[in-house]
Amino acid sequence: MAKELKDLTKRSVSYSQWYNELVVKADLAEQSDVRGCMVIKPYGYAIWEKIQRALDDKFKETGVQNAYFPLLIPKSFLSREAEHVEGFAKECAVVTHYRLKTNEEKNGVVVDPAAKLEEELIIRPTSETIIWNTYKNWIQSYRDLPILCNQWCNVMRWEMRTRLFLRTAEFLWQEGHTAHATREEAEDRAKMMLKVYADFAEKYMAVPVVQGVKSETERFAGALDTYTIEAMMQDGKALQSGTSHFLGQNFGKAFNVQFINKENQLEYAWATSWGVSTRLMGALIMTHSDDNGLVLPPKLAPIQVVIVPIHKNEEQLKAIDEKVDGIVAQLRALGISVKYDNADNKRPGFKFADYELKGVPVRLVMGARDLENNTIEVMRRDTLEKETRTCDGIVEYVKNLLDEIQENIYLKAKTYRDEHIYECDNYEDFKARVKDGGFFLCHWDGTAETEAKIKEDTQATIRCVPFDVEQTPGVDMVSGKPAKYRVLIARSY
RNA sequence: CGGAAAGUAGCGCAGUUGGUAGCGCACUACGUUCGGGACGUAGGGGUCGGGCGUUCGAGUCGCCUCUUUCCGACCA
Repeated sequence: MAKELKDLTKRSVSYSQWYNELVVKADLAEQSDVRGCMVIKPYGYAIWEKIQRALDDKFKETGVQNAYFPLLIPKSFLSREAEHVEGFAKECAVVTHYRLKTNEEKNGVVVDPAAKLEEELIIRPTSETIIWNTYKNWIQSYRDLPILCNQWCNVMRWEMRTRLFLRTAEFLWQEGHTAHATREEAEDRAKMMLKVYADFAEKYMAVPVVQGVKSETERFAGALDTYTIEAMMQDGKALQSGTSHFLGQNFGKAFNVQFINKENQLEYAWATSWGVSTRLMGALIMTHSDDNGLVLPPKLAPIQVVIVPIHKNEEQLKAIDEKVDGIVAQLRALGISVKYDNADNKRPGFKFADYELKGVPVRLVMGARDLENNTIEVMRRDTLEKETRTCDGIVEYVKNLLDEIQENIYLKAKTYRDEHIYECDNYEDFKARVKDGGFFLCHWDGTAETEAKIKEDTQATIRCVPFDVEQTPGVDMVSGKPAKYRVLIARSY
């Protein structure tokens, strides 16, 4: 393994190849033998668990409860909502039989034709349909509302092209599905959850995001409004990192979910759905990593501090162990996750490189020299700076350093992003520059025609109508027609 | 689904006109090492992606098929 890792410094091929290599070498995940699927390895999963826990806490603060709905959805459910089926039909895996039998040669198995299902089942690409089919039984009165459910699960979308974490056929995610008595309440919920996502991205993942609303063509299939957070990767491309949908009464009508409102009238329930997936892992990796490997934000790093001893013999190691054990205990008492790697089968240099590759935020090194001087070497992963400090007060220093790293990588990513957001009013200028990446704020006349033309000419798409931009009317750079506001345009993953 | 490339040891690869399947890393044992990816010696590990064909003989030639990667279209 040793020398291969330096290949990471070669970005000659493409950013996505570099990314792919990094994911594999940092031991996060690998391509499965099963088409388009991914194996998430223990280290990668540990990060995902941190993401899950933090998000789950946020959801619960807003009154959301976890539940679980079936993996298999009767095919007919999908066709109840016209736009929804349009959006997902092309990428569904279908279960047609429920039994295998041994083949005639007795050396393998074949599908038993006698076990054909009356109605085929699809493997969920998303669960709106089966959940709303269930909600129908739960909702009779406005007193039953709101229903605020979330599920953590896997879904499957038979994508043409896959990429580790960013787009795999099977992926892990959470999907929240809420039912409300009024339009306002549902709209508020959709916006509230977007805020939760944005907050999580910035405070935990240290990934700055642009919040906004999708154009009609980019909207979720079956939604009236799709809110999104868009992050910028280091190659200037956009990554849609989370979405929250206001679904109106579309699913209420499709699944006949009616309730008696306060005025004693029958009304269809209002819906939202919102989700983030293991794609967040991709965002995390592509936002912060450098040529030495991952850079993890301390709040999501499975190991926040690693301690490496340097010794020449057993005796020295024993003495270092004793000293380090005290530091480990103090760090743990502060809630910091520490790994003391005194394994004798790897040399220190190997460990240094390996933990850098895995993005451990802080590394402490103690050798015989340090032991004598009551010092310890501190290295921070974000800047790779090393310093030797006295052991006195080292625990508090490290705790503060973790906070500083969290802040610093966020600011670094934000600075990078802000430097690559451009206002642009000239289409020729836009076409020349957009292929090099970056977010472009441009006036848009609101028509699908100009949107399509931009996509055809440049492969860039309207990512969203951003919320936090001061909007002034202007002229659409493509059509020359009046435009009410600017939209965010970029090439995306 | 279009265009390109590739599938040989855990990983990265070589394998000439068809003739005993190899190298580096990793792995195992022992020894020397240990402040930025150590070294020596000795080992173990293969249905050459799968199928069919041509041939005395196929990793190598032909056809089919599966999978992966990259570039497009589609999407979280």
